[in-house]
Amino acid sequence: FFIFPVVLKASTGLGDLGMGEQLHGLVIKRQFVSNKYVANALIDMYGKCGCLHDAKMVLETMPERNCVSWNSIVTACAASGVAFEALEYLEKMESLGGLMPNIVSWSAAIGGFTQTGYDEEALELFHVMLAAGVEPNARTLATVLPACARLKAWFSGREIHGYVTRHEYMSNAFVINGLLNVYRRCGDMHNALKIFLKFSIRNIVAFNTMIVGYCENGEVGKAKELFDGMDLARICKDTITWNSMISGYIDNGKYEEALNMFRHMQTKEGVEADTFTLGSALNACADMAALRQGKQIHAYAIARCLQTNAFVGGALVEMYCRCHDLAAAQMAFNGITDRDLTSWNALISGYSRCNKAEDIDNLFHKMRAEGLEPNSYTWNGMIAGHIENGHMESVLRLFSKMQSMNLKPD
RNA sequence: UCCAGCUUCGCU
Repeated sequence: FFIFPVVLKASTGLGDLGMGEQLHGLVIKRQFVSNKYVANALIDMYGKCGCLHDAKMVLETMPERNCVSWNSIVTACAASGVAFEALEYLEKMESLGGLMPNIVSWSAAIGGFTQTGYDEEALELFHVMLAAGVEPNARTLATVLPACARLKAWFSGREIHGYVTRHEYMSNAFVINGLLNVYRRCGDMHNALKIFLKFSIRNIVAFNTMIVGYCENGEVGKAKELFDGMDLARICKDTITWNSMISGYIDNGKYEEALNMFRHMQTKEGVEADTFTLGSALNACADMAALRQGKQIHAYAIARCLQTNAFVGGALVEMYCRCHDLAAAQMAFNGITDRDLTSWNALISGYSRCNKAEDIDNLFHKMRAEGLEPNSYTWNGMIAGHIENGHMESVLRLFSKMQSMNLKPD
């Protein structure tokens, strides 16, 4: 009766589907399924465990549904990645259930879109919600802001900024940092700084966002100031902080600084270089054609067993190719455990740049034999290599071959 | 009983 919802919630939290199913059986035996609270908890449990079908079954068989029942099914769809179906249930809630969607319903449906990359749809639905006279809460804002950021929807960000200013109570870290990120993605560091200074969240994520923003804006000096200022603010730098600063230096052509930072990082307690760190550091070596330093990082990668990772491996391949050491590149490639298209692309463009036309055909076929189809990067890499080596006839030949494979040039 | 992608990386 009263304890089933609570116990079901616990099994949901643990992601324990088996336990949830057992409870379902028990609930049926005792005829508690007709209880709204119990049934709603069941919908939620199935939804979160990825059993959308079972969640729907519960919804359909329960004698009467309330707002939470519909919200749970909307959430279930969103969690299963079927955003448009979530939207359908939002509509059915009103048409079939005769209930008006509340803020939870709207937020859940919007979340369905942001989680699957339908950013325009998420933002559009957010505006539909506002037009319907429903006031957003902090969670709603935290859900739409990443979509705004990716879309570089400065105006929507401004709108939410104004809203948050008028309703201070909803300015939690998720919202403020989300807003900060919208401005930084729009390249508007002026407004980003305003928010950063005005709202006193200023946690590690806020610092990291600002550092990235300044680096992208060509203001590495400002980024470094913030980086150094973190100790004073008594914020402990994490791997993301270091990675952001390192790749920021690289993007601004300051390779030496990037590698110094990488070395500095290794002396610090509590932070470990990860695949991002190594990938970035290797890119710096590739751009400088610094084979010696690249090899050092390679050794470090092996010591940490990170050379099998596709990202690090790809960066190694790239680095060796830039240094014209194809044998080493091939070895690094072979060491990648789960190679993907990008690994192949790196190797192919390397062979191409080094004028090894015969090997490319070979690689090309091996790649397809592994079930991977060339994409535009593959072709660009091959073509760019031929151009560098002055084989204009081959370029034209490749170009027509590419078109015969139904790929459009870009 | 229901709603959260806060920030960093790779192949032209």
